Amino acid sequence: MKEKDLRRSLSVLPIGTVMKLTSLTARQIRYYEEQGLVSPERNEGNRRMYSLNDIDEILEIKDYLSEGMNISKIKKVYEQRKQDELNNKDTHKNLSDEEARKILSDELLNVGGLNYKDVKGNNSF
DNA sequence: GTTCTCACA
DNA sequence: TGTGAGAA
Repeated sequence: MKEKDLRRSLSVLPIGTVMKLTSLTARQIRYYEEQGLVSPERNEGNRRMYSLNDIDEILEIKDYLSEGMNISKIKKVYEQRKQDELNNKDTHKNLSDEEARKILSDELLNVGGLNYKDVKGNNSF
């Protein structure tokens, strides 16, 4: 059903609503946008208008953040996720939601693994 | 009243 | 990230 998909992609929520829905401050929400994590539309008054998809996006970001991830990490994962979606369309055509989530968490672990750094027993100096 | 941008502690 | 100023 594309209609629902379309509706949930309609940006009609002002930042105030997003604040309540996500329990975040306007500052944070705007900051996430600055980092390219969300892409709200702008109305004629230059006001940010978020879609339900954006809410979901922000909610996830918030979740990852509380799991100890940095904005930079999440940023990377999200950018990669978008590219993966493109790849999936080209190769598998369609993927189950379950599989998509697996891939996402896989990427999450991947980026999270970068946290360990590669300084095991060999120092650079 | 709400949101925007920019700047600073 | 928080907060305040000044404008829309």
